[in-house]
Amino acid sequence: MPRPSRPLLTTERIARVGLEIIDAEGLEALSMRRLAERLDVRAASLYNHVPNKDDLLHTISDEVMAQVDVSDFESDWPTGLRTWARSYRAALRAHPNLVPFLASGPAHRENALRRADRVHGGLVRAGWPQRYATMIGASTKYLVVGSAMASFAEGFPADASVYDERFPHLDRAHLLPQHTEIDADSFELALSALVDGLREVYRTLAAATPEDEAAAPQHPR
Amino acid sequence: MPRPSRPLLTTERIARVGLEIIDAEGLEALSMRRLAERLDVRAASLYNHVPNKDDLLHTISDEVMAQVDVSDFESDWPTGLRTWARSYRAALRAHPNLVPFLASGPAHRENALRRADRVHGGLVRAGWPQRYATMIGASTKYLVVGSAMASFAEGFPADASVYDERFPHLDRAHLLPQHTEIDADSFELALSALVDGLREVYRTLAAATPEDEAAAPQHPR
DNA sequence: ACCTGAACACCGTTCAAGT
DNA sequence: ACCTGAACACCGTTCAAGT
Repeated sequence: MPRPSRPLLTTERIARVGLEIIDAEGLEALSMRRLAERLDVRAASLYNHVPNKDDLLHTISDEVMAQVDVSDFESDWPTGLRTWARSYRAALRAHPNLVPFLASGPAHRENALRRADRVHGGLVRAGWPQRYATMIGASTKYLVVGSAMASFAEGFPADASVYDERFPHLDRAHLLPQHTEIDADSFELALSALVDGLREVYRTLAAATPEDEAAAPQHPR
Repeated sequence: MPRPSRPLLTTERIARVGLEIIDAEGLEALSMRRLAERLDVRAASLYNHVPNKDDLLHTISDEVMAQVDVSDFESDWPTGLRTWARSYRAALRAHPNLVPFLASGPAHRENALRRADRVHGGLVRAGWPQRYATMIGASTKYLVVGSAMASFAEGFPADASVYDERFPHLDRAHLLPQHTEIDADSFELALSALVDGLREVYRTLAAATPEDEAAAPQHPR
């Protein structure tokens, strides 16, 4: 077969169709062979544009994570944290089938490090000690990843007869799979509680060691 | 080959060796063929004791999750919640390679429903309205699953040169992979903040509608 | 009842051969 | 430079055949 004047494939097109398969049929449905078929090409051809399947998944993830907003730390840290957390969760929820990969894959890529740097910088500029900035970034990530990964509502069978007398407190649990807004509400509840709890910590730190630049917030607002 | 007087295999032994492989070599390293080899048997033999690989993973998960303590709601709900959250996280951290499956698999099994029922019952008995009990269970699960799934410390490259001038706020991030206690500390910080935040919600609910049994805590302590 | 070989329909990845 | 057929070393699962 002659080489076409313009290549049949590009990394972008491979990544785009790959994400389409994941969104439509699930993470396990993405195979190099199936992806090639969708692109009217043989599996081996993909390796001219992508080093391997794992790298392709990282490329797809990079695209999805580009929607995360880490830029809102200018006014105050609770606002920056909330904007980050909500846009992060929205990005994951937009592609739920990709979440297991997104959550487990370490964030070694340039863009991931840039986002981490922005969040950390935003918190430190707001007066948080380095160590707290790290822990707050981690805590927030846990909440986001957990809420995207472990849909609480979908975890329960929709068949009412499953529960009967054996699980008296779950007598309405069969309704949960229809009420997926319970996941969004739970996330907001947890995020509010986390931010409120952190505000308290912030006040305590500022009051305890007002002069010690290494251990306390430097510019409390 | 003659049928032995006692079967070579049992579901328990298959599950135990399966978990050993996962712990030692990772979730992707567990294949029915590799598992069979370890058990000195052919892959097809496993299907006399286990319906398929997915069911086997659920059996293994059930075993691991049996370590979760949902019994500590007798004195007060914050204690019950903390005991649940900590034992849940400990169970996941004991088998980190299994976490992606544990987190994604819906909790349809008998024991999982029993645990959910206990947590929900503990919260409702403490005076939380049904809807809040659900959201608190969900929020706590997010935190636990997120912290077990997305190790913050391990997410950063250990090579200091990666960061240099490009990520000024991450100048000490290369030290994180050695400091995995940052994940435990971050989890405790988030758990404290969550419980404190919820205490506040509890007080607000009790004060707002002291007579309304449907919408407010019934036995505030 | 339980183990087996062989088969089926898949995988990811490599590589010499084509144009 | 880029696509391909063929191959290698794997998968999960089924099933008739053995004892």
